[in-house]
Amino acid sequence: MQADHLLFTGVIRGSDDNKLGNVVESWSMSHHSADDADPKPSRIQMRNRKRILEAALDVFSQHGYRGATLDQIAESAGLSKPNILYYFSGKEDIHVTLLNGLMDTWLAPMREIDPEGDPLNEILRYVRRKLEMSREFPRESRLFANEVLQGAPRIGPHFGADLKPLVDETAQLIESWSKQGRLAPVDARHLIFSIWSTTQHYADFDAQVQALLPDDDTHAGAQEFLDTLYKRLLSP
Amino acid sequence: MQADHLLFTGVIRGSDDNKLGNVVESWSMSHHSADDADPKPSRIQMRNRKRILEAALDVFSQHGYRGATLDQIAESAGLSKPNILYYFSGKEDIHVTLLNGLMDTWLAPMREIDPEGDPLNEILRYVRRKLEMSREFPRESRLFANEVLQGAPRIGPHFGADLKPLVDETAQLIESWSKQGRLAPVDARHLIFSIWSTTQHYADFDAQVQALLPDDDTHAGAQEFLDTLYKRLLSP
DNA sequence: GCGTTTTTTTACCATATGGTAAAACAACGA
DNA sequence: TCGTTGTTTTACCATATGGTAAAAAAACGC
Repeated sequence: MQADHLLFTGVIRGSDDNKLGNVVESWSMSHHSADDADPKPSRIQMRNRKRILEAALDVFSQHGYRGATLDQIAESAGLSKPNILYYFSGKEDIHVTLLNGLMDTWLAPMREIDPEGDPLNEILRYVRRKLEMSREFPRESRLFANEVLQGAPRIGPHFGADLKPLVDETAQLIESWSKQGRLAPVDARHLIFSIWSTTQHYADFDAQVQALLPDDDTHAGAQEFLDTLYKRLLSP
Repeated sequence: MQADHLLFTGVIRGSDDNKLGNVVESWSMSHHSADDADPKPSRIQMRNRKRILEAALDVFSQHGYRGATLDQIAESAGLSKPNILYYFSGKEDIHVTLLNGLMDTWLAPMREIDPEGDPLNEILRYVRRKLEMSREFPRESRLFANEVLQGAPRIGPHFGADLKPLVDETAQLIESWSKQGRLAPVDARHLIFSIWSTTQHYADFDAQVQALLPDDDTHAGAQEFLDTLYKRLLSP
């Protein structure tokens, strides 16, 4: 799977059990009475919902929830505002849909940490993937950052449901590695925070990074630095 | 100077050559013709501008620029909206004033790195101070994060003027330390980014951190982790 | 082709919001 | 105390914005 589309990958590719699939499902739910089976969304529904979410990702990630307007989203999607409200029940619905769809994808790299793999190697691979995501999907990163910055009013519930179990599990794995002496001892949760913050920094604070860095080499430099950082921290 | 008041320290404490002092000065500038000398702002002006900026810091840091409303600021400041516009020329003026006042303070810890001190010690002290600032001044951190996330539309100019020279200088210092073998070799600029991101993370992503951490020990744990992180990275 | 359903457009609305004018009021110096 | 200056309130306004109703236009099933 190429890394040039995250949020909308599966749908674009045509698979049917994925983020946008769920998204469309949830739409059906909100427009039909609960008794009839979900009629499969038409080609045109798929296309337009996709367009809207794409446009909304642009706008929300750039201006934040309140800073974004339906008109901007509509314009960017090439649809009229009422038309957008035909597909989504409101501004918040779009935002939540985006956030929900993003969650799984965002956590995927952590899920891919292999308990059977070489500890240091697994962590370094995770760091690299997270950094890659910052480069490839800065909009998603900023959407997320905006939401959490404002106190996670809309995604907060997911923290307990999806994020926490995964983090707990991963932290346990890392700490078991530490105890076995296969990693230098660290607080696994703070380690995870540091990985998130250092990698996402390059997307979320891009304006600052660009202003301070000689340019172009940004990502290569970051990659190398983070590699060194976590090698020195974690080598047993 | 204690670290329990950042942006408004001096004024609250009554000293007169500090951020808010400058803030008030800039106000005078915008309300009088340029030919007469600045009449010193009255007690009441100081007090009300202070209140407004305090309230605005609350509101802007919580909701972002566009998410914040003058009415919220007014309410929080205990003044009427038109009254607020008597002291500031508009919403943007308040925001810019806040950001400008914050800049110096935000950079202070970096300025305090002592070229004569012990390298590792100086960096660790810097990390600790930054982390402390995240704990003590989360609003300021979020205000900043919000601004940079949106592309630094209002603070961008400062990057070239204030931030870049200081970062360049500090990076040079760190790299000279590296070359002298007093620090393990690192890319100084990425090191700085990592310090910023890991420390500010605890303020900016507090909603997430709180959801994932067993609680209370948050800061002690962070402190210890970051200490370890940078010791292992930088010990020669 | 034709009736039915889905999609899109046109024309609105209510509210929120940044901002202003000018009157009322308070403080202050003479 | 009076006039002047500085401060606050009252009453507004223009625009932006999220959202709706209902007609018009496509699409679709047969």
